[in-house]
Amino acid sequence: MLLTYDQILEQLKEKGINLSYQRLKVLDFLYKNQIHPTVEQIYLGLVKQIPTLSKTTIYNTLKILINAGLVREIPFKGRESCYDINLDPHGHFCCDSCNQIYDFQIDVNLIKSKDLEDFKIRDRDVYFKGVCSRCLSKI
Amino acid sequence: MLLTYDQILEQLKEKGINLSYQRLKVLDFLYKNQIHPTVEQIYLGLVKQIPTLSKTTIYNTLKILINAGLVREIPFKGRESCYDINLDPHGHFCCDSCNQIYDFQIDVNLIKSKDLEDFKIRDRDVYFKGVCSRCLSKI
DNA sequence: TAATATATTTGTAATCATTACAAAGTTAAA
DNA sequence: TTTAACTTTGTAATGATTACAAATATATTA
Repeated sequence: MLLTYDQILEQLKEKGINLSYQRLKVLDFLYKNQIHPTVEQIYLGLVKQIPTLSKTTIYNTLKILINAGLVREIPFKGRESCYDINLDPHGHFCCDSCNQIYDFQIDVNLIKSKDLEDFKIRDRDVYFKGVCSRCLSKI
Repeated sequence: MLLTYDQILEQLKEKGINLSYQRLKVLDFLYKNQIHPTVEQIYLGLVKQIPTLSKTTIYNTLKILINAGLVREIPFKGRESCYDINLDPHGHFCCDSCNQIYDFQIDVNLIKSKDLEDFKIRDRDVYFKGVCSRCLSKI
């Protein structure tokens, strides 16, 4: 379910979301830099091309993309939120040491609990913390 | 692994953590009100007994208890953090409508991913969002 | 017990990511 | 071309949390 760029554009069109130059560039950045960038990183990555760019625009664009269901926010506690255009169900791991966020494959839809039988579940987030293999091997 | 009150006190003693009157009252409140209270709720619940109580003290106490591994922070995005003295592995569900947080039974230790084989996992958090059964039935 | 050191609490101020807002700029429609 | 609708931008506000230092309480030592 990792959409191609064209599929993303198509979905936005379907939902009646206009893509201004700035919005297109933000989308582009997310698509080409699938490293869970922060608003700051997106800003720094684009401000050379768009010198007038404002962070408010990035926040605004991200909100639109999130509401359209095309981007997911990763709000690890104690750090800026990161943004993920990969909508495959998966978990996120944040390394205590290098602070990097890793995707890990897991089908969150398989997580069932009797306690939620009569609940309507909209979002399933799995956040792990610890030390990544790279940092472990450095010790 | 839901500790009794005495077991909690014992663990704190073992770890050399003093329990002042304020800290004891915060611990008490968490133990008696297992509703995932916020700092605000803890404050309002205790300020009548301890008129000089400061929120800083509550934050400070919670940090101590978290570091001692006796309390868990539940940082749902877009709302104050909640605090949970129930250390049984379980997930948390936040209702979009009534904003209440529900525990649900799930053994988070069973969530395995090949991608994390060489990672050291310290914390496993499962956060679901949606609408709870009570709010669904109100519609 | 008194004196001293240590720990804790408290209130205020600072922090910082995010949001609110309104003016300026852009694009589309009539 | 005029008007309306949308988008961007910069600044100011927000609000939970943290930093900090003075005040208070507790423990230790002589």
